[in-house]
Amino acid sequence: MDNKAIATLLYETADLLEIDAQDSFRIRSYRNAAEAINNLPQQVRDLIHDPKKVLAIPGIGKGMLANLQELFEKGQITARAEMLAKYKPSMLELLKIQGLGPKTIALIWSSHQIADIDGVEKLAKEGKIRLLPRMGEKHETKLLKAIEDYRRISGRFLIDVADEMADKLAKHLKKIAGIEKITPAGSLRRGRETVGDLDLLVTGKACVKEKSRQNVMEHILLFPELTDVIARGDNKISFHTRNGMQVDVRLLAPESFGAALQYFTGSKSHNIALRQRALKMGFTLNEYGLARLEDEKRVASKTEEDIYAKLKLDYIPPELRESLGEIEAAEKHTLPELITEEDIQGDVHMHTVETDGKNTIEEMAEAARARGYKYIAITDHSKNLAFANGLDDKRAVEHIARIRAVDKKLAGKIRVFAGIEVDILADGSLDLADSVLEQMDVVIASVHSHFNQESSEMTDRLLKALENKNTAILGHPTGRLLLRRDAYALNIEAVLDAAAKFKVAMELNSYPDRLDLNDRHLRMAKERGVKIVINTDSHHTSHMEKIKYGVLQARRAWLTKSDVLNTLPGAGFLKGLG
DNA sequence: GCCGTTTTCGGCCCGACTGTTTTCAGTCG
Repeated sequence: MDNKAIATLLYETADLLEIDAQDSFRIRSYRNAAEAINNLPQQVRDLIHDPKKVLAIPGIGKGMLANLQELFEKGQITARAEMLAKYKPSMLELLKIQGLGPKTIALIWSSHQIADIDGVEKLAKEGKIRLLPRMGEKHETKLLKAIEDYRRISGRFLIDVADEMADKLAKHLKKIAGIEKITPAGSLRRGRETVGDLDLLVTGKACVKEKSRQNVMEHILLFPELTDVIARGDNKISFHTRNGMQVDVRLLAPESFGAALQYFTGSKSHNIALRQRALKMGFTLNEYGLARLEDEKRVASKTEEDIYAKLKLDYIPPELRESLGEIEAAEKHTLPELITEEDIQGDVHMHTVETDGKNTIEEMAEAARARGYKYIAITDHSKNLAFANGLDDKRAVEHIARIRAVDKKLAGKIRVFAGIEVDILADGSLDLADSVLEQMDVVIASVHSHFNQESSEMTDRLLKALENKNTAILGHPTGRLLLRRDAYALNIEAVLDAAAKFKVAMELNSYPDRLDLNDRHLRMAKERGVKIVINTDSHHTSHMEKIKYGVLQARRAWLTKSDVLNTLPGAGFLKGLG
């Protein structure tokens, strides 16, 4: 049982305890423990035999330790088992219905012994929900719509989809006079790999007076992507867009913009920690500002920087706000100087028309130069990827010559390195001859087939590929496709250890459905001194801008410029590859 | 259930919006 599975069990236990109306602080402690385990670099199963180490995890005490021990010994947690005897597992899914919370689920269960979506839908259609205490006709209608929405909407979106929606909405809002700033908050601003709903904060003169706020609201209703309004208040409007995304727009007076930005950027656990710190220092923090407890006088609210400064903390970049040690580091002035997009000197994973790309070598080079890059590497596919028209030994050598010719032609403008994204075959051997790979500047080895191998087999396969002296970079190391396909089974620790040993860099593939390695794995790589290369895997010149999503993940992993090889100039980069 | 620079007991983050209410509970973020 891995950490993710344990965390899921604990989250579910918390949900069930909540339906059972148990002590809210006990419930919170289950969620805190789940989160702590989710973020743990080591596996709990490797620590469980040493209770001291488990107790050292913040948020895990004697009670939770006992739960974990029971889980590993008997395969269950008593609190959870008791709840499941009393209630139904299908209630966990009911909780995902918007507007349906633990109290209502408990109410429906106690009155009708119904606990699944189909059953609740039937009750609503029969007009039986409105008869329950505190319910009514509107509740019933909303519930039916929420069930319909839930079935239609998958829930999360790739970061670029959310980013582009935020851009569109910002452009729409900029047409109104008196709007000064439009800023995405929430998980998009923190750079989470996927986004649930979009939070947009809007400020300016138009957001101060009641009348003009209403005008802004009216204008939002004209947003072409908007399909239906979920809720509309004085300062906030929530709606769905055509692709099913929920968008929350908040109108804020300029003097509290910083506080609101801080608040709505989250994460929740970061904010809780920050508010606890505020209380200890004699302040109270909410979305309107930081105020003194004794006389409620506001001491900071205009900018996030003011708020962190008043709390005696260095400014914490949004990507770090996950309650993973950033507050302690900000207190001690030891926050890392995070890598930025400007630090990236070149992109060394991209494809051309020779295989499955859409542009030529020269077009890719020109687009890279326009971005200000000093170098790129052309890394087309190898023959195992037949559907992509992958290169065999002969074509690969010919392709090198073409790349060298373009490099020569563009001398002084940009360097074009000859590379390959060579397939790692099922047995760990590489898809092209060593004599061909030796001629390449940049050899990325990637898995594109046989994803279903056992963890041990996959790990051995990757270790063998890392051992090949020509392998410089392991491409999209876990093979996941966000919202579509999980990572293949592998022992990531063993792979990273081997990468450190053989001095092979790990790719951070910036393509929004990959973002592979992820933030946690990147941090593990950094701990082992494994270098990272941030690439886009572009198949079109327009894909190069996706590098920003890779940089966001790198920042979430606390990476600095020196952790990333392609922040070096061309010669230094090649030398760093080894 | 966790935790401790006042504490091993008694705290534990905060406000908006909705629908059903005549003062508030439930849900959400």
